Amino acid sequence: MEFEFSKSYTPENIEQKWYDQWQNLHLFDADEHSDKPAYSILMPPPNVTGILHFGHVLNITIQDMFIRWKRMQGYEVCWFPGTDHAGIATQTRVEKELAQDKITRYDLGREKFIDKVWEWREKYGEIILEQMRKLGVSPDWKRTLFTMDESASNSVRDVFIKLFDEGLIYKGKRIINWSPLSQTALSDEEVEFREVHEHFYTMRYYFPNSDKYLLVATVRPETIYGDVAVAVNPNDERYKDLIGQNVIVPYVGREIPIIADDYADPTFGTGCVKITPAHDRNDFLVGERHNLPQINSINPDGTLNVETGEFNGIERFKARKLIVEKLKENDLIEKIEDYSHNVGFSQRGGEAVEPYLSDQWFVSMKPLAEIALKAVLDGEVKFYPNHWVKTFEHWMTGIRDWCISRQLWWGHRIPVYYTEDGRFTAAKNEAEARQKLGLSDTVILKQDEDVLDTWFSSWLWPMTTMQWNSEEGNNDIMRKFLPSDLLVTAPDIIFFWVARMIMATIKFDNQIPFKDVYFTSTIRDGKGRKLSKSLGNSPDPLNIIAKYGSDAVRFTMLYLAPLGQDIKMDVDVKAQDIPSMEIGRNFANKIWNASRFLKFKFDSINFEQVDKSNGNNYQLTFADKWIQSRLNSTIQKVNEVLANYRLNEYSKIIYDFIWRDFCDWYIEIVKVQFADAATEQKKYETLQFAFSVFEEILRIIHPLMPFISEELWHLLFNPNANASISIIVYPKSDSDKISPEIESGFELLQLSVEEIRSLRSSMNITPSLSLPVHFHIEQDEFVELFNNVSNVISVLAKCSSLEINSGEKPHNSISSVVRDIEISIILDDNINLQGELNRLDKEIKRLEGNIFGTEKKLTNEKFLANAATDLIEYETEKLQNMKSSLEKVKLNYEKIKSMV
RNA sequence: GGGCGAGUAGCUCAGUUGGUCUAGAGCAUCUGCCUUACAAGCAGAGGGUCGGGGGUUCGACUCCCUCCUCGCCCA
Repeated sequence: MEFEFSKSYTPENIEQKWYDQWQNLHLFDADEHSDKPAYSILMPPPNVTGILHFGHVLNITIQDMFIRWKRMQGYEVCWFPGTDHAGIATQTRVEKELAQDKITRYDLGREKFIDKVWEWREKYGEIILEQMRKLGVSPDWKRTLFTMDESASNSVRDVFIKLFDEGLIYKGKRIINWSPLSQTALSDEEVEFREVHEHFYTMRYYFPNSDKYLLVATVRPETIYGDVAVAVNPNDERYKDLIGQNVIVPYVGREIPIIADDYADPTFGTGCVKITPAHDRNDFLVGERHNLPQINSINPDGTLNVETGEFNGIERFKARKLIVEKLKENDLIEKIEDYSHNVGFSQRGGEAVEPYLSDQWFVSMKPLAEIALKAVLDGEVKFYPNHWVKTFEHWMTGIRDWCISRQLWWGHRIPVYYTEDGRFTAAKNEAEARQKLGLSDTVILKQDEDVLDTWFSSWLWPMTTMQWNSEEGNNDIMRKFLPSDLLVTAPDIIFFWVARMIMATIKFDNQIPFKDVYFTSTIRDGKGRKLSKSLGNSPDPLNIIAKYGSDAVRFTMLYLAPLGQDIKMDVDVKAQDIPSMEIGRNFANKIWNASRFLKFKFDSINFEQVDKSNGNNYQLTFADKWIQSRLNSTIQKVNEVLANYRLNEYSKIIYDFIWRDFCDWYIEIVKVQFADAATEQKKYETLQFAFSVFEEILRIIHPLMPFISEELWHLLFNPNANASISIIVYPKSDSDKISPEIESGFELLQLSVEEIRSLRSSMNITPSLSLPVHFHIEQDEFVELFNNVSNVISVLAKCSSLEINSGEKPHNSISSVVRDIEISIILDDNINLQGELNRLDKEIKRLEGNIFGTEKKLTNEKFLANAATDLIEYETEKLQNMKSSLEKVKLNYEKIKSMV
């Protein structure tokens, strides 16, 4: 079969072809009834509104790598994909679309609006999963789950009912985080705190019928309409006598009491704090303690309400300015100072969150947190990097109840039914509710209007992806794949999601959801800023993939991603470029060309003179044994680092092995061996061995570089299109083939070649000129070694002749000593004597310095007493070596000096 | 204010229990090569004393203390 072997690797045509083929062959389908050991990963569900960003790229690459690695290792592998319904984001998206036709969701009504959202999601909801396919990922797509699917929705409902019945879900009037833009409650985790520079207003609260006043400071003067008291600390001598008296809220005119409460901090501001229970979490608690009224002065959309009279309908920040003006006009402001503090902003809408008093549903987190924390502290669930355990523990021990109700339409509607007289219960349907409440069929019930937080469905992901039915308990899928083996996710959703999945799975299925959690790096631009849509500093990954190839992107991401640290990459949004992707592209090209070399050489063989069946007599050369040893130590290391999640070491190990060992050294030597081969049969056998090494290389890289490895494997080894490298066995290390002796002998060969090249370069010898070289070697075993590889050295180091221990060293030569082996290059022309002297002088100084240091060590009795015997032996040998080398260099120096 | 992480060549980072490291790689720089797999390449070179200070040790980039700088999370 003839293949087009382009000069450089062109991924475009290859990637789609193989992806389609993998799909057609159903290579990624998992079987829960298989006898093979299971390995599974839950894909963190992206939003249906999402588009691929670099966080996904890294995340998905890592997951796919483990999935492919384990699949090749013979596990029954299942990667569960899906998307979540992203309540606020999706609803907002559809509302925006409707707004173009000047329609609001209220115009449509709840049911029709939800139909619209479903339409939207049918059309756009799987875009991100489509995009992921460009990365070559291998999940079991037929198991794709959407959090609003019927099975998942039933689980969400049942779990709510169960927790309600247990008393772990309750309804309460609380201060929650309100998003005026989306007009819904948010959980604490959906709020981001940022420092803002505002002002601190000190206002005068006059005593009735008096010109005396109390100074009270606030950053939110617009909330004065909600003031119901002023609190002072009971131990604050300044105000002790005033407790129980009334003051007048400035401009508002209402009389409110002065109360004593520890919440007032005497050292902060004036020591007096106004209490607005409907607009501040702490004030709310103060209000409860003192039985104060709760006056709400703000509308759900963030404007002030009727309570504020003339400011009714004015947006809160605008109202603040107007109210301050009024206060000033009436001389009610003592002073205004600059003030910086943290304000919460909605993660979705970006607007300042309003602490808002409303009826919401909460989950009691304490009992759930305890079991989840235990699982992590006991090491049942392991975190990589481990330091996240501390962050986790910190959050879990200080956890607050989770506000799960959202004033939205898109999502799982809260399964609570109310009677007209206000009784309620959670149930699957009205009939069940009636039964639970002991009502007759004729009683009219109303379902709660709110929906649940999206995370209330995501926390069931480990079970819902496996088609859990809470009534039936574990099914075959769960028995096979739960707990899953690995979760790969960004650390910023450790509380949102990771913690809650652990809680839910232990709570409802009595087991952990996953054994290992790998937290990925955050990806930043060259200035260290997080890549984000709002900053506009991220190129579209699809453009980058198109430009460099999927394998190159996958490789580069991993290569740049150290465990537990952020990735910094130079990005060019305008040109839609990330220049560092060249690392992966060049590497892919290197691999491509290595195989191109093998193929060309192979094609040059005259097969008429080859007996293909007679390949077992081939005697491995020194270099063959070396690459075999290197290959097996590489395989060993790769399997080890992957098992320990040292991912970027994996990329570095394969990079160094392929580029440095295989291409730079081994292929160059294969050229020599090939040229030296006496017969076509020998050529064939030489190459066969090189091919066998290369085939293992392809398997080693396949988890990270699926496309190029598949393509080359087919081009070189298996033309059957229905075969795939992705389901053949991953290399196992054969420790018998690892030989430290051969590797260190080869290192000597490398050092010698490099020394000759370096000497030539320092003499400005043109590369095309070959020169005679003499070696002077004292150790017999090295003499044998160098005799054996002299031809290789000759070619690699451009020696016109190479003699070992052949009498006197010629006069017109320059020399160098490597590990006590003296190498001389014989020059025709005059030598740059002064340059040579300088070089040798430098070498003498270096050796003397090292000898001094080592001698000091070896004459130190405490060192001899404490250091390992291996080390002492090593140092002693090194010292002898260096001393002997020094003598030789000194002799050379003297000789050159006498010539000057 | 509390917690976590980081500070090693111009840049991005390796350096696993202290000793084969008077420190490595890639990119960038400089020099020379279109050597029939690869110029997305090959060969060679320069460049850091490991944030500052102190301590433990025969020996510290590696352990301890302290200070400085930066990032993230929480309050």
